[in-house]
Amino acid sequence: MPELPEVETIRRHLAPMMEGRELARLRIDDARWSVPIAPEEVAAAVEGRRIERLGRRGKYLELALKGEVHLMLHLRMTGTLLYDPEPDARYVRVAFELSDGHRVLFCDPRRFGTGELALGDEARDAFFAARLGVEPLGDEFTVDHLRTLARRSRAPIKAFLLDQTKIAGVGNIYADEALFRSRIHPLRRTSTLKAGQLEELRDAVVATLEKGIDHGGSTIDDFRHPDGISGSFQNEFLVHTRRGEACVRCGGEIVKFVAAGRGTYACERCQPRPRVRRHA
DNA sequence: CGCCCTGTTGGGGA
DNA sequence: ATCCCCAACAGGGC
Repeated sequence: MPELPEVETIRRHLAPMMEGRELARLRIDDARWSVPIAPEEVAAAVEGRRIERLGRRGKYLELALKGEVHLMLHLRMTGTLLYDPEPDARYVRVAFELSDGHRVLFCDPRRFGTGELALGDEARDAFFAARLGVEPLGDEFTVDHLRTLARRSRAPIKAFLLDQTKIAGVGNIYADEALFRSRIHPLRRTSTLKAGQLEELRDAVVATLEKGIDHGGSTIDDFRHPDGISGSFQNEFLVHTRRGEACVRCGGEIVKFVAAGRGTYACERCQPRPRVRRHA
């Protein structure tokens, strides 16, 4: 279930176990794992290097190695990182063997996860710059910034929130939650939102992501079992996956529809549907 | 048992 | 700029 809060939770948990160690060996069992560069090349570039930092940018994890060698990992839908899991762990795609004898396994049933190499800080910055916009939990995510972005977007607000080149890290679930909190319908045209609504939306995005991180940090205690992370936030969602249930705010019925090509949940009493429909 | 649909993501082509 | 489809697999409904 990796969205930004889950990725951040994983990062916080693994950083103390990985930073300062040497990446003794990298075993890639999935030829498709690293798309632009051959797996052997990736392994050759990282093996034997000290892990200086495990960072995060949007939904990417960044393994910063000595000598400005960077490995950017993306867990996509079903990927996860397990620390010293049981020997029967399934769907192991990549194994990071550390100099202290411990192992971190990248497990991913659907094989959507990716790993990419960047040689030099500049190459890493370029990689992120091409894909990611403002960091939602950083100081730059201001109402002014959001207003500037929103002014020139004719897309539905849900598509806007999911566009990683605008805001980095908001996924399908948190987009629904943030829109519900700010009482904005997912199909509202972004450029028509009022200043006050954008302000509420900004605060809602930050609040939902932070809540997810807080909740993850306090409930996840098993990083050896693939189920250690799943289900933790499920009961905290106010709208997502709650089709047919009563809105916690007004008692109206939560409905499901498609927006931005994704399953979308909303209370159309709290979040009034725009009159003019877009997209056929 | 099998078929069909859905899905936490993002890239590429139309 | 935007939309649709796809990657590969599990799980649920029928």
